[in-house]
Amino acid sequence: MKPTLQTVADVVGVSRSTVSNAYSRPDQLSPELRQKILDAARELGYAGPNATARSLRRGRAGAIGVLFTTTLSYAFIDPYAVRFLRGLSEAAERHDTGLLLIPLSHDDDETAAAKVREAVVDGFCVYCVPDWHHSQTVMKSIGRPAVTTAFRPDAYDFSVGIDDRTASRQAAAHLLRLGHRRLAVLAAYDDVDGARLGPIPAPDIDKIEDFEMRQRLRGIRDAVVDADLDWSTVTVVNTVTNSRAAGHAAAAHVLDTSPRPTAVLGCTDLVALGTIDALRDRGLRPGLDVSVTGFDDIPEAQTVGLSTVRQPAIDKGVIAGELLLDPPDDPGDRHVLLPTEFIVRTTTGPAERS
Amino acid sequence: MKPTLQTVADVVGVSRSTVSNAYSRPDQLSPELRQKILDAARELGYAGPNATARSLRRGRAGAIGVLFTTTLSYAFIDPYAVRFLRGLSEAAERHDTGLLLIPLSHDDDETAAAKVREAVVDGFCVYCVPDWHHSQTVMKSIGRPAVTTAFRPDAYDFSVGIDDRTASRQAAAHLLRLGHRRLAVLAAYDDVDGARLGPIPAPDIDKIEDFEMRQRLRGIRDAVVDADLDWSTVTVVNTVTNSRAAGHAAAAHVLDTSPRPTAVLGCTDLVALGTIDALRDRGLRPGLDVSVTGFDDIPEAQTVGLSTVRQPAIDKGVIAGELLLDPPDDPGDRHVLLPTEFIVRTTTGPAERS
DNA sequence: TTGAAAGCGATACCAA
DNA sequence: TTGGTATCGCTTTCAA
Repeated sequence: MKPTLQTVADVVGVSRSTVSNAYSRPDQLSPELRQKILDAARELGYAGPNATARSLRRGRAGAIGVLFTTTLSYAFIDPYAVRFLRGLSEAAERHDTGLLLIPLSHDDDETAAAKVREAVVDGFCVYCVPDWHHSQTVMKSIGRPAVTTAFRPDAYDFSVGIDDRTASRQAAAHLLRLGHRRLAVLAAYDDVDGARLGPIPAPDIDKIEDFEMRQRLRGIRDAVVDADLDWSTVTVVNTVTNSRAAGHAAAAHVLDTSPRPTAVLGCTDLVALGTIDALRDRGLRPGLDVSVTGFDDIPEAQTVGLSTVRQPAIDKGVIAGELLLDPPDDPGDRHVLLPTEFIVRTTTGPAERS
Repeated sequence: MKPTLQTVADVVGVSRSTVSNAYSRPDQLSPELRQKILDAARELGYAGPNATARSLRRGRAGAIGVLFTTTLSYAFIDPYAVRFLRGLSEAAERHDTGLLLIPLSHDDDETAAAKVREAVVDGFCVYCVPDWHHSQTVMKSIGRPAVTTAFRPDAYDFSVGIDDRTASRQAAAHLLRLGHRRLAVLAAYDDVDGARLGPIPAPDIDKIEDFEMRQRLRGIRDAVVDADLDWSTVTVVNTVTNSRAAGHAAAAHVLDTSPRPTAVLGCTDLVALGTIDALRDRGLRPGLDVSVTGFDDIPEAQTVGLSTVRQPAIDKGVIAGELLLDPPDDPGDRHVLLPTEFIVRTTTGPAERS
């Protein structure tokens, strides 16, 4: 029989409340009594209040659930994701809260729903989950607060994001200004129908279900249209997976078509880095023979000299956490738009040279 | 007022048990009644049983706590850690269990203890926590099962690990067989006293509190002694942080001493890769001018051609999870020793050339 | 197939 | 400062 608060109370000859206070509110009883209780507890093998029971009574789980549809590996292999989580965990830590990872990869609706419903958490952070995902319906019905990592006042209680569309428009405009006219785009998303690697018909980008990817592609299109270039001349390829290797493969495909594009826009830094790998394979020099841009500004981008859109990943995490754990009074503050900046480094150059 | 099981029961005119069954044991009531209950619940905005209450009643939290003393970033920036966690999450998923991250970095004893005590979990996975850490005392007193990621029948209920000592001995023996006599070792550990970057006096390695690092260094010493080399001629430097950058810095220090070592043993792949970065800075060729070995065999090691000790990271995670969630009946199976293999690639070569 | 009653283990309020 | 009591929301025998 495992010892409980009651056990200790009986042994010491005090009430449960007093034992409880000994643990949770030391100032509510004399140090001597407290010590006596703690000693007795130790002797009985009582390890302190049961966490679950305390959660129930207090109405606080002490954790926030992080929902994502990628596998655990993918979630953490992306340096951008890691930085975001770092920010999130910083905020969580400040509020004595843990992070419960809830991977929803390859789950059917039932399973996903169960995972969300059975999560002992005070709120959710929707990290990488499309709107249509069944988990979202369930999550919303649970009535716990949820924050998502894109600017989505339309669909979530709280949200923090950047203006993906404008940011990627800037990247594209930069290349167009340099005179590039043969552009290729590498997107990375995984839709409900199982998007495949390969060219995406130009008009289809509006149907992409991944909010961020859709916006980034639209931004590129905006710039292309601004520059009086025909959007259908732009090759858009989906790498499906957001990884350097997937970017490498997709870029290989794109670079071997003729005429070769003079610039490749990566929708994430990882696929842009993969593109640079593919260039190197072919003896092509980034920024001279072919220009490359990325998105995120992960640490490796700096090492490589990748021209890219910088977004504040850690801040995004911190803010997501704070929104959830210390909600602002003013409803107007519940959705945060963070600034981005296009960083010109060495992987972009004039088109003449290409 | 949030709706509860009772609310729904009252509205439908049945008892709480029946509503509970509607959710948790559909076979216990007629489909019609179940549907009626579910409909009423939806209408009332009742989202299904409260997870915490259910946990309390069932005596199952549905999560395992992952304890580590590094920061969240470091925990996930190491590809080895990511692979381990991938395995762990695979096992967890099989048992409908989540992963609660519990970072114990820069916490005082009180805080660490509180985090452990308040974690709503069914068991703990001690990922990167030294024996002396206060959290361990608390954890053990809680009475929930714990698994650690080293072969430690002496100190934990369950454990899974490799023979670090023998494995690193093999790496060192390989170099010695190639004729290397001026060796440097890069360790990466963070002791209670705050180990600093810099040379470690030779006899001190037995005092290192990080179990794995201690064993790896001992293994190297074993090989050195076997080869009739004086252990005190070997320079051991601690990078403190296990990262490529820290390895880079420490290696720079080591490579700029004269006479320069002809071989550098990295105690992890990350610091070994950092060493290769440092070699490149100096125009030195790995495997020709200076030999380098690593430990872990992370994916990047293969790309770079690093000679290293391969250990089954994912399997380690899977087994850790299974030990916790589906404990073997036979006590003899509670501690698992996994095989390792020394992989010779291109970063090691004969000493003559150095 | 359904319901009544007894907890799971703790906390919080209020009274002493 | 300490104790009594109600309650957090659900599951689970057991009986009807």
